Amino acid sequence: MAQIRDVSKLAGVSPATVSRAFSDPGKLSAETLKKVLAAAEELNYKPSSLAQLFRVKRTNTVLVMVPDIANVLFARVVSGIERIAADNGYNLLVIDTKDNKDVESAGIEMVETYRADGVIQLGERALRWLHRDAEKCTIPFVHAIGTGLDESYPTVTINNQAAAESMANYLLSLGHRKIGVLAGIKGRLVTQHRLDGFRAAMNAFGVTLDEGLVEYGAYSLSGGAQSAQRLLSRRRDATALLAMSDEIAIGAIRTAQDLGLRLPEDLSITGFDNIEFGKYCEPPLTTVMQPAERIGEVAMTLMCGVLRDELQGEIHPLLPTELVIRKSVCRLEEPA
Amino acid sequence: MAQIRDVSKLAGVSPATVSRAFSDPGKLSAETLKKVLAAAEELNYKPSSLAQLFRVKRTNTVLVMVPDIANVLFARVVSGIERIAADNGYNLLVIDTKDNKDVESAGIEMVETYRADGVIQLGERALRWLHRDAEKCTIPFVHAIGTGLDESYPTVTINNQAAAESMANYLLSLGHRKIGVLAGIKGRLVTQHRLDGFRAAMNAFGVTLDEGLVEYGAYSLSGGAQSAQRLLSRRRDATALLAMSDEIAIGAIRTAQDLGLRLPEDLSITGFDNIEFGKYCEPPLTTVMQPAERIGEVAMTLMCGVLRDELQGEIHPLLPTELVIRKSVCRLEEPA
DNA sequence: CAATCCAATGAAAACGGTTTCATGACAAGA
DNA sequence: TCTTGTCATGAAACCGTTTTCATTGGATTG
Repeated sequence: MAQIRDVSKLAGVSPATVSRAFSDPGKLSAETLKKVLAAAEELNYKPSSLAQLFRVKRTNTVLVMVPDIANVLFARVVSGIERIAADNGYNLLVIDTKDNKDVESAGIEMVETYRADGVIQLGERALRWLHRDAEKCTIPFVHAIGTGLDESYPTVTINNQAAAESMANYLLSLGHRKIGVLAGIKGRLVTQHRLDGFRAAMNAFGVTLDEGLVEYGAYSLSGGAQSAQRLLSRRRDATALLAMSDEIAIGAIRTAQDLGLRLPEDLSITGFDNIEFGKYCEPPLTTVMQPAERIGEVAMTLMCGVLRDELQGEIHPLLPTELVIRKSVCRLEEPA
Repeated sequence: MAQIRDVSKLAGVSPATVSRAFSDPGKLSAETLKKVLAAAEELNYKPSSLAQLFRVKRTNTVLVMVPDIANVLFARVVSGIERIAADNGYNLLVIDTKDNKDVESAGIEMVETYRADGVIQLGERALRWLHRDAEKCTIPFVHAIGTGLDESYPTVTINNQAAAESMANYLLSLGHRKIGVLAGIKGRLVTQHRLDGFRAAMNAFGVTLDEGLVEYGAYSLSGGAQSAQRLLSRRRDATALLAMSDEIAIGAIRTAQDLGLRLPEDLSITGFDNIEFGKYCEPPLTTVMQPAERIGEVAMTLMCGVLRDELQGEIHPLLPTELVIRKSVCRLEEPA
C-alpha cells in the first residue's frame, strides 16, 4: 500500500502538503492540489486511518453495548443509532453483553484505552454499576432504554410508569378488575416502574393489587409462555393479562390458545413495545408503542453532542409512548 | 492518562520493559515484573490501543455488513458472529448497509484504510460487485447468507435449492398441486435458488410451475401480507402457499385470516428460516430451519482462520437445514 | 520604495507504543 | 581459566500520519 511519502515524492511536494490535500484542500494552490491528487490517484493512495486516528487521538467510533442483539426491540434501537452514527461519520462497535456486568465493565474500559470515543449503553445497568469510581468518571456515556433520570450523563428513555398506567387504565375502563400481570425480570428497574404504574392505576380505581396475580419471567417469547402457564394454572379468574413486553404477550397468547381459551372473549391480553409482529398476531395485539428507532437516534444524537462538547437542550429526554389499540382486548361482559 | 514512559520512570526501568510486562510477562524476571505491575497499578496505566494497533498495523476488528440489523434473521447471525469474535479477542464494527451497494463498497474500503482487518458480508452481494478489481483483491472476506460457492473466499450458507425442494416435496406429498409461491425479491439469487428447488420438486411430481402462482415481494411481514393479498385476489384456487421467509409467511397468515380463510383447512402456509415467532403463530408455522446463529459462528470462525493465515478444512460449508413440521399445513382433502 | 502582510509550502517534531539489536552479567562447559 | 551461551534489560529506530513553526515570494499599504 502506498504511503504519504510515496505520493509526496511522485508529486514533488512534501508529505505535509499531501496531508493537507486531503484534510484541507482549500489551503493549497489549485495547481499543487491537482498534482497531488493525480499522484495519489496513480498510486491508489489512501491515508491509513490507523495512523490518522493515532495521531489525532480520536477513534471516531462509539461503542454500543446491547444486552441481546437478537432481541427485536434492541435491534431496532441499534438501527436508529446506526443511522445517526453514519450521518455523523462515526463507526459503531457493537458488543452483545448477554446482560453480563463484567462484559459491560470491559466495554467501559475500551474508551479508557482509546478504542472508542464513547459508550452507548442499552438496558438496565447504568454507569454507576460499571465503573468503580463512577463519580469522577468523565467517559462520554449515554444510557438508553434504562432508567436513571438523576444521572449526570444523558439518558433517553420513556416514562415506563406512565405508559403502564395508561395501559392499565384502558383495561380498567373496559371493566377488567382481575388483571394478571406478566411482569418481566424481577428486580429490574423497568419492571419495577411499570409495576408502579400499574399499581397506581389500580389504586385510582379503588382496587388494590393482588400479588397472586403477578408473575415474573424473562422478557422473551418462551418466558411469556411459561409465565402465562404458571399464572393461568394458578388463577383462572383473571380476565385480562397485562404483559410487560410484546414478546411476553405473544408467548402468553400461545399458551392461552393451547389452553383452549378464546381471545379476547375469554381473556384479554396486552403487550408493551409495539414490535411489528404484534400487528400480525391473532388477535392483533393491543400494546403501548415505545419508539425504539427514535430512542436510538436520540441517544446517538446526544452522544454526538457530548463528543463535540456542545451538548444542548434536554439531557434526559422522555420520549412519548402511545396506546395502540388492536383486537386483543375486549370489554368485560358482566356475568348476568 | 498515564503513559508508558511515566510507568517506566516510576518503576525505574525502560519503556521496553514495561511494554514486555504487558505483552510477554514471561520474558521478565519476577522481581522486575512485580515492580512494573505495581507502578502501572499506581498510575492506573493502561496501554493505548490506538498506539498499539498503529504500531502493529492490525485493528483486531472485523467489519460486519448487514442489510438490515433489525431483521430477526440477520440479528441472529450477528449474534453468532459476535460470540466467536469475543472468544477470539476481536471487536465487531457493524454497518447497517440498508442493502445499499455504495455503503457496502465503502465498507470494503475500510479494510484498505486499516480500520478493520476483514469483512464479513451478509446477504446477496458478493465481493465481485463491491470491488472494481475483485480478481486481485486480497482483502480478508467472508460471505454469509448468500450464494456463490465458486468464489475464492470463504462463504457460508445453506443449500437453498435443496431446502426449498424439501419443503415443496412435503407439500406435494400431502396432495397439494396448486401451490402459490410467495417469493422474495425478484432477481435475488436466494430467491432464484429457492424457486429452482421448488420447480425441481414440482417437475419430479410431474407438474409444471404455474407462473401465475408466484408472487414476488419484500422479505418482510408487510411484504408477505401484500404479496399474499395480490396472489389470493388473483388466484383463489391455490391450496397452499410456500413463502420464502417466515416473515413473509406470517404476513400471509394475517392476510389469509383477514380474508376469512381457515388455516390450515382452507389454505396451508409454509415459511422459511424458522425464526422464533413462527412457533408462536396461530397456527404454528411449518417451516424449514436455517441455522442462523450457527452460520454466524462458522463465518466468524472462518474469518479467524483467514486472519491468522491458517485456514483449513471446508471453505464453502453448506450448513444443514431441517424441515420443521408444525400446524400450518394439512393434507389436501380431495373434493368429493 | 520600504514596510507589512498573507498565502503556499517545507522541515521536523510529535503521537505512544513495539521491536530489533546490542550489551552486560552470570552460568555452564571445555 | 577461558569460551560460549543464555537471560534480562536498555537504547533507539520505527509505525504513517498531522501539525507547528519557519521560510519564501509576491501583493498590499503607507
